[in-house]
Amino acid sequence: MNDYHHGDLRQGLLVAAHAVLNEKGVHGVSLRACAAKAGVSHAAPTHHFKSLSGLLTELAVIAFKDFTAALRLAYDEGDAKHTLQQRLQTAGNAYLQYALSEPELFKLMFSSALPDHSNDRLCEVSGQAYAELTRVVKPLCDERGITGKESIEQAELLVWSTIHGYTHLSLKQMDVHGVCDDMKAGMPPMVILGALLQP
Amino acid sequence: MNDYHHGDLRQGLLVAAHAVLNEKGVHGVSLRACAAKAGVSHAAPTHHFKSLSGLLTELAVIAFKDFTAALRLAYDEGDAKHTLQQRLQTAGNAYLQYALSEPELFKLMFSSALPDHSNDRLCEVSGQAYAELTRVVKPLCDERGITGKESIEQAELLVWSTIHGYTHLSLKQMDVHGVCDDMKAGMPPMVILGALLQP
DNA sequence: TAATCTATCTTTACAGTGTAAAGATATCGT
DNA sequence: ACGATATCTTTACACTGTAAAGATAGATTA
Repeated sequence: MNDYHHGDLRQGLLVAAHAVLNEKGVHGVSLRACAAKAGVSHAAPTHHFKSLSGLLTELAVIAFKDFTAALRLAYDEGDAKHTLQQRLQTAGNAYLQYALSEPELFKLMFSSALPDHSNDRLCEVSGQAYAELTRVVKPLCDERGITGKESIEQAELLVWSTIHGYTHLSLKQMDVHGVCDDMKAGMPPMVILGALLQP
Repeated sequence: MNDYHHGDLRQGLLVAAHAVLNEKGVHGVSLRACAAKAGVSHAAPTHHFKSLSGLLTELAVIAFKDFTAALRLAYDEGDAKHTLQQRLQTAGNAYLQYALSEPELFKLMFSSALPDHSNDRLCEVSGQAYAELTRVVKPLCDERGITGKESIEQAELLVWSTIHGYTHLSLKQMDVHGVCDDMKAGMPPMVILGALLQP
């Protein structure tokens, strides 16, 4: 006698997908492996997710929410006793730390192919993560006398680029050379970049 | 009567792989599709490349060489008549422009899964691209009074992170929303970031 | 020149993948 | 109690990478 009702297979598949992702990596995750891990037949996921992309998109949505929460927590912790620049550095470190604690999930979130990045909900939650990371940029621009909507948006873009780019590089280093000591130290002080790029 | 000798199938497969990459995207490239495009049976590539990963690794190696050449050209063009900071901005623009001109190839180069990033030759050519991009950083550090090997290396890392991160973001925007007007303008002026991060 | 050797490609085969269609089962509502 | 519906399974098919064995063309050698 087979169990025809799992209880909450949708959630079970998401948990299984997360596990398979961590075991086999972003490229090794398959719909059938997720189904097997959840203890159901290979075709069962179809009834809860339209496709593999659908399952991974949903997993990415959940991950972005966690990610945003982690960024928010780090931002709210060091409140008034730090300078705005220090808080930006802290935000960058939180970004990096999340990626290092959930490397495969992070790679999935920013994978170019697997999840559907045109999905509305995914766009929304990734936008929220972006907003959370760049939350300190606006006041920092005010402080430095940078005005104009366009300049502020460019500042946000560049801040995100720097932090995300460094995180991307760290993950690649981790893949090739294993865990490195430099990573526990967090991001390099971005003030160095400031010295290099100051007008 | 079948042709049992292609002439230069190795090169033919690399050309075919590039074509398939541009047609189907990074995730859509398959060994069998490359073989079909090259006009040979699906198992022929095995004798020239150990696997799909081997073929794509070789393609990435070639791409990195082109990439490095493009960066070097841009660097050598604007020589003495620009400030070091302007030359850094130029290098960043060249980085972005290559990615926008060969988006799928660029994505392949930095794809976490498909090519073998522990491959010695791939490590070497990607290292050369990195060195070319950050070539201006050392003299810029001298100019700004940044000394110490570690600080200079951190500066290089942060510069690469900013430029690569912005490029990554632009490609994602291109995937989701199509070609955008902002891209032809190149990178935002990194001096904005300097104003934000100055000590 | 003729035979053999070697490199190159094809054919065949197998395990794995996503996904669609149809069938089986269990729970829910009436 | 019984039919409706949601949920899962079975079956099927067209793909994928890759290994093994067979066929062919060109090169080498006697």
